[in-house]
Amino acid sequence: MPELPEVETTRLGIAPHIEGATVTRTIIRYPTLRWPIPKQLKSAIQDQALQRITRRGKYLLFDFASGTLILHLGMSGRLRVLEADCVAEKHDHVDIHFSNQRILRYTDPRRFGALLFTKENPYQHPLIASIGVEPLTDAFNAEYLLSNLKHRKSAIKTCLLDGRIVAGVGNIYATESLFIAGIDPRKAAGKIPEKKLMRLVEAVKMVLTNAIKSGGTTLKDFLQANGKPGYFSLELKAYGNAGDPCPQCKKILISARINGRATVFCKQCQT
DNA sequence: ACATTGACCTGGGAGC
DNA sequence: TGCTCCCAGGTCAATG
Repeated sequence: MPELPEVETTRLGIAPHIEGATVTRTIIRYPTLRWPIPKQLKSAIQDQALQRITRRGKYLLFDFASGTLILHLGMSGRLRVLEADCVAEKHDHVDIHFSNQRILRYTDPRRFGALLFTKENPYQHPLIASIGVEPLTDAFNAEYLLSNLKHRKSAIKTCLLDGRIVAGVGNIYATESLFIAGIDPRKAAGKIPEKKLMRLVEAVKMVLTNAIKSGGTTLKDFLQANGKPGYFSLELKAYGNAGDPCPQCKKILISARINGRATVFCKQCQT
């Protein structure tokens, strides 16, 4: 479900309510998400102050003096801050209670998410260490893309979705960025000239920035921590609009599958 | 090193 | 109403 803007929206929504508070109790109702939730998690964070929440790609990092809780929302994960007496429902797998009478609740119907804990530097955790550059930093630029894509034969969209190259870009924002940059998502990544890669870099940064400002994208079930939907859905130009006229040239938008993922693009504007 | 596919899971919608 | 089939915002592991 959530890509970088939804994860960042979640972080911004929950952090003010729980940063600085101390964990009083942890309830784990379902022991396994994508991987088993580590047995030592409860004791590791018990009575510990949550120092801050940061984000790396689609991962959220909860810093405690004892270590770092690493959380991924998978396809259907959601985090909310609720009053301590709020009744848990189906798929509410984890509650972390805090000293300020709030709970952080993790909900995830499909259970593709992950909740892990490390005492080491989280950036050295295998899942985090292999992640590519953050798209909203200067490290993500045309030269970086050029050198990383030079010999790649796979479709540019597949490369944009590859988290080892660039972090946090998922199917919605890859589709949108390629539309805005005017690049055919099927085109071999290694054959795209630097000038177009520059446009792509700018498009990715713009799309992600605007999506964060709008509180992310709600397709069906993503909600901000405050319960509101993400309003970037209203700004989607290509994703989900196959069969409609292209907003630029009015030619009908085409749908295709690239590496098993639904893709929408304009044959006229994207070359 | 790179490319492709299956696997993990539930829920919702389309079509009959 | 209810069944079956297909699809979904992710990404790791296994295979070629």
